[in-house]
Amino acid sequence: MPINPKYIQSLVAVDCLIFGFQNQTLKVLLIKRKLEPYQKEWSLMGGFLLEKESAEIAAARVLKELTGLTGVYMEQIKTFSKVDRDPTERTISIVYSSLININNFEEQLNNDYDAQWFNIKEIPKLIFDHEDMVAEGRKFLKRKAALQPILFELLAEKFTIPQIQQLYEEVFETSFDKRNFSRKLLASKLLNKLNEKDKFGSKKGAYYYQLNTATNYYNFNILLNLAFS
Amino acid sequence: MPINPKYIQSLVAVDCLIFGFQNQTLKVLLIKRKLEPYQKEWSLMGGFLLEKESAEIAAARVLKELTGLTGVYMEQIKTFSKVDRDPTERTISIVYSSLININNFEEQLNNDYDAQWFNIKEIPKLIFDHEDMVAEGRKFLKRKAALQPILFELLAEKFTIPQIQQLYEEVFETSFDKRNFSRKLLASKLLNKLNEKDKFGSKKGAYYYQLNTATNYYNFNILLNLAFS
DNA sequence: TTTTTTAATTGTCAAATTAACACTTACTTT
DNA sequence: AAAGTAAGTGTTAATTTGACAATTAAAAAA
Repeated sequence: MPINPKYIQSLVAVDCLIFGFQNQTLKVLLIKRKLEPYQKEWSLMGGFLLEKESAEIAAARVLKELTGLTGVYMEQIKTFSKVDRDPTERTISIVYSSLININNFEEQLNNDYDAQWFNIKEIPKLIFDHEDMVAEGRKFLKRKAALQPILFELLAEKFTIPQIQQLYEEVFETSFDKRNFSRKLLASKLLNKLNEKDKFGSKKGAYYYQLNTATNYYNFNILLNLAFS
Repeated sequence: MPINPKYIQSLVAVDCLIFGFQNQTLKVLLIKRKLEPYQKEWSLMGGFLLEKESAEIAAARVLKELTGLTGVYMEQIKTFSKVDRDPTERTISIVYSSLININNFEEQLNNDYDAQWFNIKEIPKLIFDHEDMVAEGRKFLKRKAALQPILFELLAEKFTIPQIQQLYEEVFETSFDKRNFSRKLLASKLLNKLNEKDKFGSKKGAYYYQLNTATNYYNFNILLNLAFS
């Protein structure tokens, strides 16, 4: 089929919304542009599709370039296509979200980029429609986390119940009764208790748990009531 | 920013996944291509982005062209970008799903297209990756319908409880106890009972209900357990 | 008119889940 | 040895669920 000239040819970008969790805070990884236009402004890490790339592949490439990470959790969030979203060029952008464990991989951050973790509640002004992207990503996280155990991607392999609770409280922007929270979490049969304690958080120490990958999380449903609040 | 030639310029399409409900069956609207290549094969109704269109606008345009409808429920589902998904041309496609009331608008169908409603369980072979699109749309419908009262978009303004139940059973591919179903549905306070019966379905007749748009469906959560089964 | 037929409507109860609530424990620091 | 701190745990009432079947309204048939 010949290309009808009235149909646009567009650049296709992917932008990566990378979530992390550190110091009891949900964080997003942003980079500072080094080139004009919009030099020194913050944005999500992105890139354009190459000839033989699907968006999934491109997003994985961009993520790897910035963080060195491969094989991490990544999901398509939404595509942004407003005509003037990029004032310099007609571009549509497909946003992917990744959940990574900050602690393991912070060293691998590519220093070619001025990358920095921002608390989700202290996101600076971003270029284009990237703030909308962050907002969509947060909604996605709430919806998904209420019904599937994805937040564990943000934690180290060993984690404590209080840590998970803080993470959930960050994501859902609320607080939970710790007795009810741990009861519900443990009821999922998804966690294995280890015979080892984390002594960083308290004097008493909190037992470590591990995700039980054997269990299928068929009946994982934490906090449904909050998924769409 | 000058366009770096290694970055692709792609055609950007939208495809519309249009759901309807008739004769107790969930249906999808497909069209038969009139042009080569893939002449006479079935596909979703789609179109390319024009110069001054966002994907949302383009999808609304495509929907209107086929069905005559404007202002109907429409939501972005997913973007498809496999390199060879369209063998003739590099194209990415953003899929939107609409829920429409078949009965009201069937006459408005544009006959320039060979459009036909197919039972969701009897979808023919489709071009490109359109079968994947339908599959994604079904998943979306399950997830969303479990937590938000969107399925009413598929029904006429007045509807009966048995009708809604059949619709939910179609969407979730299962059956429900009618006592429990109506109890849960009515508990949402989302329905107003009318003083009028539908006599088509049975001798006794079933009372009509209307959606109570005033109520905010904060606590609508039918069938959670099935949302991800 | 009476009887039959068909689908709509409605209720109960036991079991499971939730939400609300506070004390004890383990360990470190003073 | 005492004080301090966060982890861990249990109970109860209220609500929600899931499983189950009899009654009702109207049309159709006898």
